[in-house]
Amino acid sequence: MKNVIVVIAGPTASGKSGLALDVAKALDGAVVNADSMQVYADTPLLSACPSDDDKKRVPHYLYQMWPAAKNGSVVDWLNEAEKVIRLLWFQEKIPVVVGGTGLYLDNLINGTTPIPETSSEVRLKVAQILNEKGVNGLHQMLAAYDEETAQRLSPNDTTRVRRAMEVFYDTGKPLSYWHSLPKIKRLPEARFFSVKLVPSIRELEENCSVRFDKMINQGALDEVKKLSALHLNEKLPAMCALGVPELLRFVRQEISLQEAVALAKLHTRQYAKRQRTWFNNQMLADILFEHCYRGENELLENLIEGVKKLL
RNA sequence: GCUCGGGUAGCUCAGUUGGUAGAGCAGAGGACUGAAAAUCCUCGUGUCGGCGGUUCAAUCCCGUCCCCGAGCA
Repeated sequence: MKNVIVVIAGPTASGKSGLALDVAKALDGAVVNADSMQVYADTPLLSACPSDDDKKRVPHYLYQMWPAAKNGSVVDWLNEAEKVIRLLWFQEKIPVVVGGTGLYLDNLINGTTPIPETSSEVRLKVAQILNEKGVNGLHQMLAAYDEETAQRLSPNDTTRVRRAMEVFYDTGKPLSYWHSLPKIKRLPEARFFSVKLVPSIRELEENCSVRFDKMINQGALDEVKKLSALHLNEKLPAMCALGVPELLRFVRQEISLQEAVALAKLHTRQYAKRQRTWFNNQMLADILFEHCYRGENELLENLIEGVKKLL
């Protein structure tokens, strides 16, 4: 529908799923997930996926699409997102992309650096070096091949140092070279209208706490027990979903349920804060709303009006 | 009541053979290019339990009192 995409960004427990639902209903659209945890099938409760009821009211895409055993990435998500959005455009429905994973939204809107996919051999090799020499050792090696990136990164930043090294081994060119290339947009014709919800940390904290208690009452423990029975690598993204490691510790009788809940709430709050920082500073939006969405008509109307101008 | 441990940052604790103290966690802010609910960076003055004493100087030694824990009665 004239290549319009609505984007709703915000920290966890800010009410963005509810807003997406309302917007999609009002505009005859469909909700598309941009959350790095809700893509996994095995933790719908703990990752706060929309309810079956919500899914009946409006079409929802890219929720619970991968097994917990998969190690998904931004690009994997982009591949799926591109397909769904094109399909929705074809069906003359407006995609309402909603999520808390700033990186995913950023790649969708601003594009991705065209780095070839790294081979599993290379990833294994780098993992081995990491094991033997530690992050600092790996960082030292990186400095020899890609000084610019090594300078930029902390020698303790495991995720990024590893990635930079993988790219160098695989492509023979430093990551800084790839970053100097123009980004490629999946949907160059897209016209975005975006909202970001950035409530105060106090407001979010309260919501996180209430929501986690609800998750426990709705069977979060069973969800974690089933996940645990799969005997997956604990570094897999789905195994790191907030609440999973904490409840797992309770299941193994390392801590009490009360402690597990307190820890999960704490970590959720800290995560919400990191998201707030991202959305505040890394993402531009057409509308900024500084509270949690609880069905405010004004926000909804502004959003719909803004989108309609693009149609 | 007696004996032994402890009382140091919001919490858990290090430490100073006497020159007024520092880690982890929490908290605040920030970064963020293929694991992002990940990963990382910066930020530490607190009557060192109270009061006395010794000393040029005490959080540290001595006395005494208060509080917590364990044991003995």
